Amino acid sequence: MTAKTPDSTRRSERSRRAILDAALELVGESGYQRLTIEAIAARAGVGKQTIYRWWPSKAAVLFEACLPEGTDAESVELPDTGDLEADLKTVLRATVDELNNPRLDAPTRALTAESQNDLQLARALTEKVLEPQLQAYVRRFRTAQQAGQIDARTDPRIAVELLVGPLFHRWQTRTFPLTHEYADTVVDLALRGLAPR
Amino acid sequence: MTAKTPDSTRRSERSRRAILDAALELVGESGYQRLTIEAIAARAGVGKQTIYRWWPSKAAVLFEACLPEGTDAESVELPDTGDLEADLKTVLRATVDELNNPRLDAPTRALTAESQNDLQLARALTEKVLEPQLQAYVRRFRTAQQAGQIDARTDPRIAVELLVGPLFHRWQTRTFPLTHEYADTVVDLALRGLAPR
Amino acid sequence: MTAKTPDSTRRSERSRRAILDAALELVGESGYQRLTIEAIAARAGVGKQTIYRWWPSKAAVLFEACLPEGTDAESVELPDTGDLEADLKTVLRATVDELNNPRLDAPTRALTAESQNDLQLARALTEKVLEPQLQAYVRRFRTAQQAGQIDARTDPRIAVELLVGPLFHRWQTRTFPLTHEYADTVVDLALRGLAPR
Amino acid sequence: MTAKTPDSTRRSERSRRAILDAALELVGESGYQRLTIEAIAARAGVGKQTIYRWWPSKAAVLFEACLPEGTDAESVELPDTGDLEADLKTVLRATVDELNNPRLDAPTRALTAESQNDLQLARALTEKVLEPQLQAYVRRFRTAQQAGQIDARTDPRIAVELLVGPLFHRWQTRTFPLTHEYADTVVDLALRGLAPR
DNA sequence: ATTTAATCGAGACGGTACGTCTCGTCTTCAA
DNA sequence: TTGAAGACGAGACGTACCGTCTCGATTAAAT
Repeated sequence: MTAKTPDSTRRSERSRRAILDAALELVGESGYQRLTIEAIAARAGVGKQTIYRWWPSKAAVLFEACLPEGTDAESVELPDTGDLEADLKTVLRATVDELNNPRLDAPTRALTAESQNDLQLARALTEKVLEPQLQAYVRRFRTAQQAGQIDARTDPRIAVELLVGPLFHRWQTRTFPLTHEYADTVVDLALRGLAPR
Repeated sequence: MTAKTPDSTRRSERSRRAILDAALELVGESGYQRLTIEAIAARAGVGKQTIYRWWPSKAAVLFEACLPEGTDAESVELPDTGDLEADLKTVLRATVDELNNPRLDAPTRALTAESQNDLQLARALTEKVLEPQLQAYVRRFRTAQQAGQIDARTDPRIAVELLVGPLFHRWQTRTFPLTHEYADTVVDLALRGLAPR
Repeated sequence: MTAKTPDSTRRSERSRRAILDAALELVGESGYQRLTIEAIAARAGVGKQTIYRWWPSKAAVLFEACLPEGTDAESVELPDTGDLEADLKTVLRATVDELNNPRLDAPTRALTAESQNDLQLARALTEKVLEPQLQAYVRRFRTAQQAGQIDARTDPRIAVELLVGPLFHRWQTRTFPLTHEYADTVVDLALRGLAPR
Repeated sequence: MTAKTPDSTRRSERSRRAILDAALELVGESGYQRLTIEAIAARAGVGKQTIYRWWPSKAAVLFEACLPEGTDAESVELPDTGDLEADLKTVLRATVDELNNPRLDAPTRALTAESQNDLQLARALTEKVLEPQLQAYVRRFRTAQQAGQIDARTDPRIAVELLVGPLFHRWQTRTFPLTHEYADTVVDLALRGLAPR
C-alpha cells in the first residue's frame, strides 16, 4: 500500500503560482459556481492532475490563492495608541474597506459560503484567517481591561463578537450598506455596553 | 418572445408536497452538496421537468421546503411584557434553540451559503424570512424607546444588529458553542450599550 | 374493460386536415427525425390528444397525409395501347418523375425507412400503395402473355420485380441519377429477358 | 475555432470493442428503435462520452459494429469459373442466405432505413459496403463481355442493377419469401435480357 | 330548443433519453 | 521522475418529447 504522498521538494513553484492566479482570475470573471478545476487547469496551462495532486478541492485552491503570501498567524496586531475607541474605529473602518473591495468580494463570499458545508475548509479558514484576527482583538481588549477602560468581568471574546458580529451580519445579508459611519456607531454602542461599572 | 409561464391553477399540490418533502429528507441524509434534482425527483416519484417547471434551482426548492406553510410576513411579533430585557432573552434563547436544532441545521446552512452566490435566493431569503424577523425587533425597540427604556436617538435597526450579529457570527463560524448563557450575555451587553443617556 | 373506441361520426374534419397539412409541412421543413407529435399539434393548433386519439404513430399520420384523398385500390390501372414496350416506358417514366419530385421526397423516404422497423406501417404501405400498383403491372403482363408478347411460363410477379426493382434500388441508394433514359434501358433489357422463347 | 478532435492514438481498443459488441447485442434483443446510447454505454461498462467522442450517432456505432473487421474494399471478388450463369447463381444464393440470416436482419434493416434520412451514413454505407460489392459484379460482367457471353454495348452497371434490384426489392418489401429459386429465376431472366444480339 | 355526452385545445404530469459538462482517476509522452 | 495533455468511467445537468391524464369550452347528435 503506497500512500502516494507527493514529493514537495520537486514541486514546480511556477505551476503553483499559475494555478492560484488562474483561480483568482476565473472566480472574478464568472463567479464561484462556474469555477471548475478543468477551467483552472486550462487557464494555468497545467494538467488537471497537478491540481489534484496538491489540493483537495477547488475551495482549497481558492483559499490558498486568497492568502497573502507572507501572512503569519502571529503577525496580526491591532494598533494600541491608548485610545481604545480611536483604535477600534481605525481597525473596523479598515475592515469595512476590505469587505467593500470588489476584487476580494467574489472569492471571500465563495469561501465563506463553502465553509458552511466543508468542515475542512471551515477549520482552515478559522485557524489561518479568522482566529488570528479575533485573537488580536482579544489581546487589545485585555490591555484595555488592565487599563480600566472597559469592564474587567466581561469575557473579551464576547466583546469581540459584539463588535465584529454586526459588521459581518450586514456584509453577509447585504441588507444595508457597510459604511465607516456604521462601523463608528457599532464601536460607540459596543464600548458603551462594555464600559466599567 | 414567449415567456412560457406555466398555469399555476393546474398545478399538482400532491407533487409539490412530495418534492418539498423529498428535498428535506435528502438534504438531511446526505447534505446539500450531494443533493441533486434527479434524486429529489426520484424520491418524490416525480418527473424532473415538474421540478424545473416550478423552481429555478435546487436552492429554491429547499428554501420553499424550509418555509413553514402558514408563515406570514406580518404574523411575526415579539413578546411585549413591558420588561425589555426579559422579552429579548426569551426570543434570543428561542433563536439559539432553533439554530441548534440538528434537523434544521443542514438546510439552513445550505441556504445561507447558497445565498452568498445566488442573489435571487438571497433576496427571497431576506424578504420572506430575515426582514420579517428583524422588523419585529425594530418594532419592539421602538416601543422601548417610547417607554424611555433605551436611548431614543439610536437607530433601532442598528440596535437589532448589535443583538443578532454576535449570535449569527458564532453560529456561522462554529468557533464556540451557542448557548442560552451566551444569548443572555449578549442581551445584557447590548442593552447596556443602548441605555438612555 | 372499455375499449374506448372514439366515435368517428363526431370527428372534426377541420382538425384532421390541419394535422395532416402540418405533418407534411414540417417533414418538408426539418425532416422526419425532427418531426414530433408535439410540433404537429402546435402547428395544427390542436391538442396532442387529438392526434393520439386517431393515429397510432407519427408515421401513421404522415402516411395518411401522403395518401391522395380519392385513391382507391381498384382504381390503379396501367395503360394498354397494345404496345407493351411503349406502355411500360410511359409508366416507368412517370414513376421516375414522381420519385424525383422534391416535395414528395422527404415523406416518401421517411415512410420507406420507417416501414423497415414498423411492421404495422409496412403492412399498410404494402396494402394501400405498393400492391395496387404492382397488381396493375401484373394484370398488364398477363394481357401481354395472352397476346403472346412475352413468355407465358414466367411468373408475372417476378416480371414486375425485374422492372421496378432496379428503379427502386437506384432511388434508395442514390448511387446514380434516376432518369427517363435509365427507365427506358431497364424496360428494354427486361422485355428482352421476358421475350417468348 | 477549435475542432476538438480527439487523439486516436490514445484510444482504448478495449472500450471500442465493448461498445460495438454491446450495440450488436442490444439491437438484436430489442430492435433499433429501442437501442439507446445510454443502454450501449451501460452494457459496455463505458461512459457515454466515450461513445460521443468517437461516433456521431448510434447509427454510426451500429454501422461499424456490422463491418467485419478485416474487410477491405479491394478484397471483394466474385468467382470466375468461366460459367457466368453458375457464378452469378452462386453469388446471389449466398446473398439470399445472408439477407435471410436472422442475426443480421435487425441491424441491416436498421442501417438501410436510417440511411434514408442520414446522408452521412448513406455515404459511408455506399462507399464501404455497397459499392465494393457492386464493383465486383461490374468487373465480372466486363470479363463476360470480353468473352462475348453478354452484349458488349450494355452498361455493366445497369446489368448489375437488373440483377440485384429485384432481390433488394423483395427483401425490403417483404412481399414474398426470398429463396434460392427466386435468385435463380432472376439470374435466368436477366442473362436472357443481357444476351448478345 | 334543450340537453347531454363526446371531442376539442391546452398543457401538467411521470417518464426516458438526449447530448453536454465536470468530476476525479489513469495513461502516455516529452523534457 | 515530473508534469502537460487528455482519454476514461461515472453521473448530474437542463431540455425535448413521449404518451397519459385532467381540465373547461365548444359542438353536434339525441332528446
